[in-house]
Amino acid sequence: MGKAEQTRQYIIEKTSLVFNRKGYTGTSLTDLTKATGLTKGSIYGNFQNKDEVAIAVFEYNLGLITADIRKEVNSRQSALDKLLVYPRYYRSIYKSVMQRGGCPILNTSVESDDTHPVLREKVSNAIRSWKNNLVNIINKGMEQGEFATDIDPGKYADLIIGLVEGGIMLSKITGDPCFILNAVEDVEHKIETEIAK
Amino acid sequence: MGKAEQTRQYIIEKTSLVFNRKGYTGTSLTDLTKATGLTKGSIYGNFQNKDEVAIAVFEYNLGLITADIRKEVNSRQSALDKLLVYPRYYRSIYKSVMQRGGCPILNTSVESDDTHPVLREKVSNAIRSWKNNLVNIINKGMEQGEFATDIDPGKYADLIIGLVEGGIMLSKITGDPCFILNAVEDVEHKIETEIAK
DNA sequence: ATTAAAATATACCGATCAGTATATTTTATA
DNA sequence: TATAAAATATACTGATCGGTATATTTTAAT
Repeated sequence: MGKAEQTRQYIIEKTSLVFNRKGYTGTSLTDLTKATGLTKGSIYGNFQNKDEVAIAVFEYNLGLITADIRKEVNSRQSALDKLLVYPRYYRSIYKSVMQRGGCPILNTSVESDDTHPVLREKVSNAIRSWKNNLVNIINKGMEQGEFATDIDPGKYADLIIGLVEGGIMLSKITGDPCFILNAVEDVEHKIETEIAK
Repeated sequence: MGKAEQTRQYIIEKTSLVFNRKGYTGTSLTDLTKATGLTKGSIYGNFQNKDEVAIAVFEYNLGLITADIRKEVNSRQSALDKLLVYPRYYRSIYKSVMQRGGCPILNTSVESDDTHPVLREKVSNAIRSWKNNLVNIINKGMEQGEFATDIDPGKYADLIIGLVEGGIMLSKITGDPCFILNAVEDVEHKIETEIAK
């Protein structure tokens, strides 16, 4: 990694928190210089514009979560254990997610859906990918005889993602963990009593 | 209603859409003049600052939904029918919610949670009030012998709200109704098979 | 119809916005 | 160590930001 690529990565990491907290529109170039200790010129030497930083930061923030989950999922053998990674992962990290400004998928989604086509597409793809991962695990579990075969994998994928994101949003704004905790509990319950047979 | 109060209401109504779509930070005074056809001076003759417009608009957008729901709930007798209003209402209006920029609770929550204490408190109160309404209906249903008595009303209130909000967010960003439709279906299923006995 | 008051418009303010041209410093190579 | 190149900093641009002082218009009461 050359110096330029190093600085680029440094800017992404140092500004990822403020972008996730204040949003794309709410984060100014001055915020970026304060978060990095660098000057405007230096930031624009490594990125074409603020948009490019925001997009790179979203991908970084997204990657932090997905890399963790993928690792956990890959370390399990059974489809049941792979599926249970999701509620358990979010139960274990929701506090740090809150401190970092909430789920980047949720935050970027709400901000960009009517205003920023590029980010909207990236968020949409991230959700599609998340859903695909869940559907694939459920399908595998059905093939392997672990799961009931009369269920709709896509439906359960939608519910798992929705419960997690809804729970994060509600607990973040109210400061009350009950929403995310009840959400992940319901996800676990669904997996164990409706999906697994 | 005097002329001033009339204009104030006119400004709120005409700017409610752009605020819900572009957010508080993303909406400029110029946006407000364009949406109303009024000038800056006129807007500032009716509001102290942009903040005051944003807060009034949030309360307006929130009121549009809550008034509808309250009316529907009040028109039903049984606790079961009152509870079923929520999934059915959101199934019937999700398209227009999307066109109007999504759920104002969700949008305002995500934007304000780390940046705008006044709006954060208002959103938090709206969610608390929503939860209270659900809990009260469930408690009433338990007292009246309509519902199972070994359930946790707060837990189900959390799940209902989380499923609705999560579903709206996912369907809004992806453009795919499946998320909100599966969410409200699950809410209905929960009410009919876990809450009602 | 006159007039006082209220509402709205005009024209401006300083501050901050994203972005850039250029100067300086740092880095890597010879 | 000298030098070219790359990275960073300085200093600035025009545009837009939220907000305001004041002029004009509209409204309502006499």
